[in-house]
Amino acid sequence: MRRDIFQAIADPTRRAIITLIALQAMTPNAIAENFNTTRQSVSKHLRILTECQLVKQEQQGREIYYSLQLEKMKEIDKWLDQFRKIWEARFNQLDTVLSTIKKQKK
Amino acid sequence: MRRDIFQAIADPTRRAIITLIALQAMTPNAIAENFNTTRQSVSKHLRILTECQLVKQEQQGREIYYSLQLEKMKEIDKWLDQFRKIWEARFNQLDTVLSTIKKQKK
DNA sequence: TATAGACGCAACCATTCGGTTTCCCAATTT
DNA sequence: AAATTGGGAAACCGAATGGTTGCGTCTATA
Repeated sequence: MRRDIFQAIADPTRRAIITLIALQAMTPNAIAENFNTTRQSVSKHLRILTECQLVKQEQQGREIYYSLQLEKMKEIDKWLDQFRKIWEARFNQLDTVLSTIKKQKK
Repeated sequence: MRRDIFQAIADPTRRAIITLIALQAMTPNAIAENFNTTRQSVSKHLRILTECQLVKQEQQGREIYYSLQLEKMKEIDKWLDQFRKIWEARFNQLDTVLSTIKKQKK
């Protein structure tokens, strides 16, 4: 059972849940009300998100509040970094090319 | 058949392929040699990556070279932006807290 | 022109996934 | 204490996924 962030954010419902609880903790029922799906379905998604530490839970009486572990999101950012470096390098190359053309015009 | 970037990068083999062809275009056979998988399997992954425009192909004789469409990767970056904003805001809040503590110490 | 190599595509198969249903537990309410 | 409510866990099901095998096509080479 591979359970990593990339697989976690692959599902559109899970991405929506993440966005929803990014700012404030919410209960499974409250989350489910925002989509047309059942609590059980949301609960399953939350389990997957919890398993890869993208989400943390906090019991409050009989309610369980779920919130986003923002730190974990940085892992995606970190993975993107290798490509960011490439596209920045390309951009600089383009910049060089452009300034060369500029010089030639002069 | 949902076919978006997030679903595309969910598979670890596909992420590896992306990294592999980020810098230089490669043929399916060459890509397959880098993992212990078959050409057909790689071919299928490449099809998925092509379908969501993460990869482009270029025929050269009887070989087809695949390369990464870096631009498309920015969509992930763009999606991450909403969370980046939040964690930066939190960081600034922390900053405020810290400076308040500092002042109190004085 | 015949043969070999590089590929894509379709069919098939085992596994996984997302969702629903059902059941059970614990905390509130009455 | 009994009924209600929030929520997790397991069983089940249809759909999707990843991989393999086999076949057809096109290009290059002998």
